[in-house]
Amino acid sequence: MPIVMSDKALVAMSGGVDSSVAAYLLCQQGYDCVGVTMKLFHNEDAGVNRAKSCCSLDDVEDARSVAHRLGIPYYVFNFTADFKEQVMRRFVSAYEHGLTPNPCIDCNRYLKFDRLYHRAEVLGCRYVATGHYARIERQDGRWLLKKAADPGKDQSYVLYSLTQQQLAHTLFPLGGLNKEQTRQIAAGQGFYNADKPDSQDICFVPDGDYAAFIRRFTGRDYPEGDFTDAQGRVLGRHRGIIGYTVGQRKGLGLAAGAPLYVQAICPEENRVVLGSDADLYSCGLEAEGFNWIAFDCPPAQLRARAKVRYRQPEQWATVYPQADGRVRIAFDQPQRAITCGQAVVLYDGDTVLGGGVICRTGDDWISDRGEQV
RNA sequence: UGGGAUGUCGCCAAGCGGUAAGGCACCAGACUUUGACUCUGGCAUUCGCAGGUUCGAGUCCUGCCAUCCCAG
Repeated sequence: MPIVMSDKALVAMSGGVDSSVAAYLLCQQGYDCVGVTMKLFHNEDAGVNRAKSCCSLDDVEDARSVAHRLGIPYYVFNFTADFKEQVMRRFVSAYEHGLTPNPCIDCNRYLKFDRLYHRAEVLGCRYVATGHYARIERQDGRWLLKKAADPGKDQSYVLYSLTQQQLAHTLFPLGGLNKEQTRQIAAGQGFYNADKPDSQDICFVPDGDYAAFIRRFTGRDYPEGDFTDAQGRVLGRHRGIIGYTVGQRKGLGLAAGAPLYVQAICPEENRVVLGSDADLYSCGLEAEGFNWIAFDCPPAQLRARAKVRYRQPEQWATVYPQADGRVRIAFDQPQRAITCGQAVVLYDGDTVLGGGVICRTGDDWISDRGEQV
């Protein structure tokens, strides 16, 4: 697509290498860039100071420094209220309901590609750009979301919620690069965040203790309860339902002959069901809030490859879109620990077909034709 | 109180005179822009206690203690 000099892009700059290089590349390509850092939370709220988190004060300074170097305007937007409502609260609520959320996806959906979009419009920017590793292509009048060139860094999974409208106004300058190239560009430009370690963990829970975060956030007490097996026999005591997720092994504190894993979480009974690794596998799932990117109206049935968590090789499955907008998926091979609250994203080769949130798992309810039995 | 059995890491558990396996749990690190999973490393100078036999004892002997089972 030809680049018009007047094209103005709002670049979300976290202070890390990726978004810094993204900003640099867009400047090189002739975009009229505006650098922006979203202030998403107060470090005190996260209970830990900066270190590895994004959006800390230090990170703001890093971003500001890069923007200054590029000679582009730079602003900090205070999105703490929205982040608290749209990301933190959803995160907490999910755990309270026995689900396992992916806050990065919510942050993309509600903050970067919604809240930030509106700000971009106000500032007269045609595009919002981020340092995500993914690609956007136009094909037959449709915007397609595709995997990054670097399969090891591909982030298309966390972007499945993007609509045609959003894709039309989004730029991912790093989509064709691998991480090494990004760092080299950063080093070549003298960005001193060139060697900054990749971010990891949940940004607002930098110490990894998300259960402690939830307790702090809500001020609630999450009472102890029973660990049971699938038959309901009591195996021990759990320390509050929010501390567990399906498939989890560590932290149960129970010594059986073989390792035990969380099988299911029953919030209404304040019970956590445990089982063996083999008990974790199933073929079916149902997803809600599905967003189709590759087509307006999906076919009645399709074959695709699907991911059930961020870092998972895609798995072949048959997909059955439902009349109510939900989508049922039957995998060819049993998948380990399909978890409610996590996202399932469908691929056709490098193209993201769409994705949604898993709301039901197990394979005893789904027939060969995707019908409920 | 008789009869029997057992006491080895937080839990389970090898060991049958030659210088403490393993599993689970736990801890640390790696991996990872979600939670998990996974991987790597660590984890009993000591075998209920006290004596004794022996070149050498968790392993044999004696006593004590504790627990469990069966009797009545």
